[in-house]
Parts: sequence; C-alpha cells; structure tokens
Amino acid sequence: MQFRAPKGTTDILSDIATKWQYLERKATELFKAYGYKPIITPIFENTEVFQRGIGSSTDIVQKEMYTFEDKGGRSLTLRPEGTAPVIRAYIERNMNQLPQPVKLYYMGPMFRYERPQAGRYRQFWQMGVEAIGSDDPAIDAESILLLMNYFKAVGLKELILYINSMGCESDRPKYIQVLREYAGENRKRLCRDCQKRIELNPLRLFDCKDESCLVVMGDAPKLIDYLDEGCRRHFGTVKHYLEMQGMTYIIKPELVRGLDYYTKTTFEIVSPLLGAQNAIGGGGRYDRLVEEFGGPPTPGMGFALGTERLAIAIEEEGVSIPTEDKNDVFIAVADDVVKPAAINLLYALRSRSVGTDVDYMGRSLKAQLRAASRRGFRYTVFLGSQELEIGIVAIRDMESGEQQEVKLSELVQYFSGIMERV
RNA sequence: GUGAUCGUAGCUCAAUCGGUUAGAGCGUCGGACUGUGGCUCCGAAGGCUGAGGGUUCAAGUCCCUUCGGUCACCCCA
Repeated sequence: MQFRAPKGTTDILSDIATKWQYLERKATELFKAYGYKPIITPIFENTEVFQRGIGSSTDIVQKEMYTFEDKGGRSLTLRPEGTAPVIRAYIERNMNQLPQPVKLYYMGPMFRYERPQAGRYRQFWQMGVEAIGSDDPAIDAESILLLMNYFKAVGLKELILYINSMGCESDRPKYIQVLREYAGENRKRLCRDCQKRIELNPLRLFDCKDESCLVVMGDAPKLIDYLDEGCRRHFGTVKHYLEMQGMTYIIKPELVRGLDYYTKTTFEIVSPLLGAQNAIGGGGRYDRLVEEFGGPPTPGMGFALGTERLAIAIEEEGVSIPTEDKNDVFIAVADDVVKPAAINLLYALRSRSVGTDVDYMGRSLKAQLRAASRRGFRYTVFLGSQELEIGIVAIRDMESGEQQEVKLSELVQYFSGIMERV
C-alpha cells in the first residue's frame, strides 16, 4: 500500500459522512433558532492569532499547533480551535458596529498535533457558537442550554453537565496564591507529578487521580469561594437560569479548561460512554479576549462541540440517525439500442428531483436487477425495444416485487407525484 | 512528548516445534435454458503476510529499525 492518509487523519466514508451531514443540519436549525448566524473563517491564520488568543503557555500553543511558513515567509498555523479566528474577524471587520451581541456559529475541521487515541485525531471537526458583546448571565445560560438541547435533539440521553466559575482576572491570582500555599503545606502527601504542578499549574492539582492527592485536594480551598461579589452574583444567576429550564448540573470546582482566555463561567458536557476523551462539548466566557486582541473591552461567551465524539456517543447509545436514500428509481436497460432513450428518461426524472440512476457497467438485465437491489432502489423501470414501441413500461416495486404498467409519456409525472407524497 | 499493544485478501480472522504452490467466511463480479433482484447453489477475481534490514538450508512465524493502527498518560473536542 503506497499512500495512506496522514497519521491521525482518516477518510470519512459515505455512511458516516451522511450521518455527519444530518448532525450538522440539525445543529444549523437549532443555532438559527437561538439567533446565531453562520461565519466561515479561514482554515489557517497568522500564527500570532492563536498565540495571542489561546495563550502561549497552553499545551495547544506549546506543542500542538500545525505551524508552517508560506512562500512569502509568513508564519501560518492551521486552526486548532474556532474561537480565536472568530474574535479576530469580529475586530477586523468592525462587528462592534453591529447590534450587540453578535451571535455567530461555525462548523469545520480543526487541527492539533497530538498522539491519536480514542476520540482524538489530528484533524477533527467542531461546531461552535460565539455570542460577543454581552456580559449578561442569561447569555451564559443560553450557551449551555443550546448545547445541551442540541445533544438532546439528536437523541443523546446520558450526559453530564459540569459547570464552574473561574472568576475574574482579579480573583484568580489571589486564589492561586492561596492554593499554592495549601498545596505547599501538604507537599509530602502529593504525588511527584503534583509536586511539580504546585509551581507549574496548581489548578491542575484537582485533576490528579492519585488517591492520596484526591484526599488532599478534597479539602483544598476552591476557587468558587474566592470569587468577588460580582462574579459570585453572575454565577448565581447563570445557575438560576439553568434551573428555570429544568437543567441539572454538577458544579466542578476543578473545571479549568486548557485555554487561557476563560473568565467566569466555564462548562463541559461529558458522555460516560466515551472512554478517556469523554468531553463531547464545552466552553465558557471570555471577557478579556477581545481586548487581548487589541479591540475595545468586549465580553463574550461560546462553546465548541466535537463532531466525531458526538457521533461516537450517538453510536454508543444506540441512537439511530435517519438516513435518506436519494436514489429512488433505477432504469434497467434490456436492450442496448434503447440506451439513448434510457439516458433521456434518466435526465427527465432527475430534472424533477427524482433520484435516478442506470447501469454503467454493461451488465446483463439480471445483473442490473441484482445491483439495483443491493443498492437499495425503491423502483426499477424496465426499458427495452418493446416498451419503446408500445410506449408502456413496467415499474417494479423492489420491496414487494409487484409490477405495474405505466405509459412512458406519463412516467415522469408518475414518479414526481410519488416522490412529492413521500 | 511518554508508555503499552498490534500490523496476513476490501472487511473479520486461520496457518502445528520456523518447513512445500498462505486458507476460510463475508463482500465484490459472473453464471444457474434464451428480457426480471433479494433465498439457494456453482464459479472467478483479489495477498511481495505494512515497509526495510538481519539470523537460518528454510521466515507470515525469530531479532533490529521504521511507518501505521489501537489504548492510556499529558491535555483536550
């Protein structure tokens, strides 16, 4: 085998691609219902967009970016996530001149240089929304509710919603200092990795699975308790709006997320059926990001969901996705001399949006029937010299096997009628 | 970036202590009295055993390297 798809990438074959199209169609409907409009940004950006947007200390920027130089010597990067490009576009295209908030959604591939594993690929697909310009906690709740409702709309049932508040920039340094002190006092009871985390990234201490660490961190001070008055009230209102819609959630104080730009609300939705990479969607508020990009102080809130993880979860839950067979009519050609007439009929039907196909393999009539059957056509039309002469063709229902005769001149009418009824 | 594990037809798998022309099921294609599918039966095509090197009289099988898959860590969708 000479050529293979690059490591961590794969071809999405028709069966799965069809399901993805359904998922994207459903998402589009719902995003639209919530007032979001589409935006399509470039698949690569100047590298600084991500360095600045995501934060240069994050794993994404430090080790996961597909960065390359183009022939003009520019450093470009395949987008590892969708928020930074949207914010760049918001500022570049002066969307602060539009009525606020600006509510946008996107869907498409993202790229991260990581070791592949279950639910993780180097090219993966995300759908996401961003609401830029409002700091209303109702927007936070809307984002969370939209994502949860979408998952429910496509049939998922077993979901866990985690929420947290990261506080403002002013809260976090204060808290981190407290956390460091606490961890330092208990240093001996922490595992080696965690001892390093005290300096590197103390928030990560909460993620350790080591038993001793779990005990220590169970009693650790929580960020939520160090929020200032405004952040606390904001978080309370978000929770209230969630409860009003009957949404149950679990507060997870250690929910930090690996992007530097989050402030206040963060959330994550997990499917317990998924394996190690079980976050199927997540997001949060980013009130400093626009400023970070050099724009005016502008709050924002958004989420992203992983399309393949969603598809896997749906598969695991055994939810069936409706797939439609576009090909409805097969024209079986009994005699080579009528092939031109068959082709005419083919395009006549297609022009009326009746999914139609013929044999292109020079098959015998029997083989044509077999192929039509395997490909799942609903009807087969028999066309031969006789039919052409008398102007009447046989239509076979491929499920029941019953046949009926229809005038050739009325055939197009006949099928477009049937298809409209369906 | 770290670790574990695996790599034989399109797919799922066989192949005794290393031992002749590497097999099967499914799928694909064709046929079973001349213009009618699905079931059944028959037949055909399809593999440099991931790649490269080594050990051996002999390698799918043992060793090394490399590429890739899978799973986990880190982290995330």
